[in-house]
Amino acid sequence: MGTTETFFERVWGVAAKVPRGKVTTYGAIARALGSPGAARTVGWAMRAVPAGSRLPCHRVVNAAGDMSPEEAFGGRDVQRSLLESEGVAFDIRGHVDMKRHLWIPS
DNA sequence: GCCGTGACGATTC
DNA sequence: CGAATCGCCACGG
Repeated sequence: MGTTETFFERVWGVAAKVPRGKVTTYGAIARALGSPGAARTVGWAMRAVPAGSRLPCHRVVNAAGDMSPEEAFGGRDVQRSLLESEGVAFDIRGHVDMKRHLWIPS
């Protein structure tokens, strides 16, 4: 009965909980789901998110605080602008300041 | 039930 | 810092 959800759907469930002004990583989500090595699969789940979804996928970055490829959102600059407007700071290299904004799902 | 795939992660040069 | 390499795991065919 309700256990039909795939790993993807669980990923989306966690991604939806990321608070405004914070970011999380693919690995952190994978760990929260009990599969620390499934970071790549998490990335796959994000890729499967339909454009225009309410899911704040722009708050999910990789461990380096880097952004998604141009294909997503409409470009990294767009993702960066979205995060900046939420109060997320970036370092000189254009990566998210993980020290201040990394959020780990409980 | 094997095979290819990939918005990752950590390490190494 | 940038590029390359290996490992890891869920999904679709």
